[in-house]
Amino acid sequence: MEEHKPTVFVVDDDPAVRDSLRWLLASVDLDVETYASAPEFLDAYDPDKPGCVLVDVRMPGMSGLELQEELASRSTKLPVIIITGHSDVQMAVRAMKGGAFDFIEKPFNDQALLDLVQKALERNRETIEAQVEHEHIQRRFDLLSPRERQVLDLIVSGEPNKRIAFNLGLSEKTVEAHRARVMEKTEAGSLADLVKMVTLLQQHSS
Amino acid sequence: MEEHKPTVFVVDDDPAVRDSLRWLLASVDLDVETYASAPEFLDAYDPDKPGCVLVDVRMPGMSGLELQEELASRSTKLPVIIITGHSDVQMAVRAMKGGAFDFIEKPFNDQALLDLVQKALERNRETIEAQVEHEHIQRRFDLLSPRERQVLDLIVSGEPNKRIAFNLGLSEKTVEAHRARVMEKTEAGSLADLVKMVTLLQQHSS
DNA sequence: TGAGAAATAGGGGGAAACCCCCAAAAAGCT
DNA sequence: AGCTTTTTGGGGGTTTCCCCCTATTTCTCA
Repeated sequence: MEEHKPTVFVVDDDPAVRDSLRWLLASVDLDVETYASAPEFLDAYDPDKPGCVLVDVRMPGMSGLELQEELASRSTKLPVIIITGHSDVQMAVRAMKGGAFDFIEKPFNDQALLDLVQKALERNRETIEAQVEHEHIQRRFDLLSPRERQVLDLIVSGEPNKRIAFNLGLSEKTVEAHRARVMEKTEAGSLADLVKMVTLLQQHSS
Repeated sequence: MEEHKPTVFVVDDDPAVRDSLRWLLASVDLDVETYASAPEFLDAYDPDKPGCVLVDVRMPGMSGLELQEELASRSTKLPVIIITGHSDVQMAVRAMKGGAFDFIEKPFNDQALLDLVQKALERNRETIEAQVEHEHIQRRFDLLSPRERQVLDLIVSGEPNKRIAFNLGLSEKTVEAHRARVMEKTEAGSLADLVKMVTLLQQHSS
């Protein structure tokens, strides 16, 4: 069972900042979890939880940037808002290039931060929605046997059964059987469906 | 005929900066064009020319940010490198969100800038390559008549001719004729091909 | 070692798609 | 008005696909 209520994960080594952010976010009825360091958060985080991250760039040990890059490498779709105390253009650019959702300077306007968090949560909802659809399809394609995968590739590349059979050194009948099983396992209602699902999967695999 | 040699478009109101950048870029055998203001560049720029833009954020009239946003709205695929004299995180974030290729602070290391320019030009090459492929396909789909487009939509959504005919109030024979013309005009070698081309076009239309 | 799945292959038949031919009404464009 | 394109429809045949059934060999896993 997945959670539906999003959580704002606050990561900052300064207890005063954590408390103040917790209070601010809770004031608009948001769930908040605070962590004193990036590794502490990474340890506790369940990848299925929706939400967004609010993290300070400058922290002892792992910086906010490194946390953001670590989350990205784990293909976590959690939007990361990075907060900085001192103007550092280099860091801002690096963070944005690394896919950070935003990069804001202290002191920030409370309402502006809340708006930003809402946008991040909205983005996260959309991402998760797409992800769920993607996983449903992937799960069905995972059911395919190696041979069925080979046949699938040739089907999607537009080959007729006759040439698929020749290509794989099989009889047309066998290809027909594989093809039928591919359509059944992937729950494709038509060839067009099948091709669309495959291209969708290819998009997010690269 | 398209140009193959890329050009670096330098946009800066300071003649000394223009000259120094021109000299630097020319020293590695790059073509350079300089402009004293954003509108001046926009006026002179031919959208088919490959290259990248080097622009200062702070200029009288139109800023580097505005230039970058204007280029983006024209669906110009020219990578924009924005140069700033003073640290401004807000601007850096806005630029990166707006799709700037990079945002660097003065004074910059000459070699670092040259490397950056080369990366931007490489990105531009890739973008143009994809764009050209896309346009070739688009041009073929533009040949379709309204009726053929309707039939195409239903084909791609997986409907068999029988239901397409019923759906559009036509005989199966007519649908067959339209379908054949769709395959011919789009130069699709198979249904799989057709679906792939349509999904590719849909990707870049949204 | 035995059950089940995967891979192989066939028969037969029906549905769908694809291929050529044709033709005529309707709409658009000089 | 005359020409072109579009849209419409058909005849007839070939190819491909899809679905029912059976059957053997191989492989894996419990």
